[in-house]
Amino acid sequence: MLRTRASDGGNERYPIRVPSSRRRGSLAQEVVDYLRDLILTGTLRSGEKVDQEAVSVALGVSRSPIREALVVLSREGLIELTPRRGASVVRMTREDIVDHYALFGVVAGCAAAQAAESLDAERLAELRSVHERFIGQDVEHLQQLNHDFHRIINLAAPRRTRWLLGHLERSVPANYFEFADGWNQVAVGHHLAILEAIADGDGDRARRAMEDHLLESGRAAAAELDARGFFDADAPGSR
Amino acid sequence: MLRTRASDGGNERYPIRVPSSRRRGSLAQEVVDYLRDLILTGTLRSGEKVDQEAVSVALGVSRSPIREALVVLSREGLIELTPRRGASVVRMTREDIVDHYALFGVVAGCAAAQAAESLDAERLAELRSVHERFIGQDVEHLQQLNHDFHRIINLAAPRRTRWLLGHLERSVPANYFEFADGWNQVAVGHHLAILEAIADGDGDRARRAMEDHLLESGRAAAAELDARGFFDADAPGSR
DNA sequence: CAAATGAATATTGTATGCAAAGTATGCCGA
DNA sequence: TCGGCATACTTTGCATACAATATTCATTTG
Repeated sequence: MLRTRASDGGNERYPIRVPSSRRRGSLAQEVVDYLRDLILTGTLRSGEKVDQEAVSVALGVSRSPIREALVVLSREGLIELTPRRGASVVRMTREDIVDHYALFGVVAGCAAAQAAESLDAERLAELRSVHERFIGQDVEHLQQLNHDFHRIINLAAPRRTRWLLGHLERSVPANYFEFADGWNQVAVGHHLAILEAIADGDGDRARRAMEDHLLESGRAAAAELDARGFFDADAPGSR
Repeated sequence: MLRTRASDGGNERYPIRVPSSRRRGSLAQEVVDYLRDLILTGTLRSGEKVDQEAVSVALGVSRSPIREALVVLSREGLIELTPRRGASVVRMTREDIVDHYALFGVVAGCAAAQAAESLDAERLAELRSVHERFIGQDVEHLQQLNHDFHRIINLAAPRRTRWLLGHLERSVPANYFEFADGWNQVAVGHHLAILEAIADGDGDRARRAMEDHLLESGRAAAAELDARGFFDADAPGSR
């Protein structure tokens, strides 16, 4: 989906992307996905400036959809928008990551607590099924299964909670690297604890299990990002 | 600040606003504030369509900043943006309001817990001072004081938490009506409980007190909005 | 008479143009 | 050599223009 122009002088900061033949939503939405990828994978470094014109050239679209995309990303907390000075990638620290996951945890904990109280047998079976398929999968499938696992739980939460969880899920370099290393082993254990608490109808335990799970996930993600040099070594100025 | 064109045929759906002489930020930001007001006060009804051209005429600006404003509001959960169909005010239910405040509560609870553990004497005195000035104030000042009270607590929280609290604070018809009726009496009691828990350095109690406070606030806000007919009587279709 | 079809209209999404604010460059004086 | 200042260039923000999709409304047809 992303065709990186390997090296043509290094002047181009942004990988070229061929426009997807069937346009799903709006152009702006595609730009959001494109830029989010660049940020979350670390292609665009922390604090780096985002040049509207350059992105517009790289994607072959005008600046209008790009400006709208930047607004979206700024609201997700990935981009900082300063009135007449433009956009730059937010400087995210280890503390931010850990903090973000902790928040994710308390909100997802609410969902888990409600799931424990209201999940019907069918959904519970689904949850079990997803959980059991977890063992011995490759990373890509793990991400999907992980997503499914949490989605089933979140469905038990009221609308506004689901909305917030959706936001929290997207705005952090999370899923990209969460399952590196042997994290899936640990995650499976966490998931089991959550699953059992829900099955027992024990809301408080489910909440705590979920909070712990995401707190730990946060630490793991922070460590992984650190190892990959995601956090800026304070060298790169904004330009 | 808002000059409503009293009645000139009723064709105008959007109050005219005279452009503030000194422009603070961007035009888009002003449009955000303008539209948010209209939504949160109920001038724009739940589910109602938002016409870009009409807003652009009412404010005397082009559609570019208006589109960006709509993106912001959609991210705040106040506006629903459908790709080729435009924007409409989100249909907010009582459950959404209560849910939103509950979430607000657990996040603010985290901040309160951290405040209990890390607030220095100076800040604590400030908090006390704000609390004591609460009694016998008119509604406008109450809102300011309430805001100050929570802001001092939130300052103890890490960056990402503060960021999320800022978002949660703005995206609900909250502060507008929270202090109607005799709610301030109740709120003062809640604040006292929070304050004492923080002063005692009891994080868990502070968290619970804050959660309770906002849960109750949510109920009160929902009731008040209900009384004002904020929730659509299901009559008005989106167009 | 209702449903369906098509043209006319309205509204959105994207591109382009232009003025103002910001940034970099080079010159001059200390 | 370094700092201040004027100038040229760049980039942003907003306005306008145009193209594509959605919506409306009149007309037709079963």
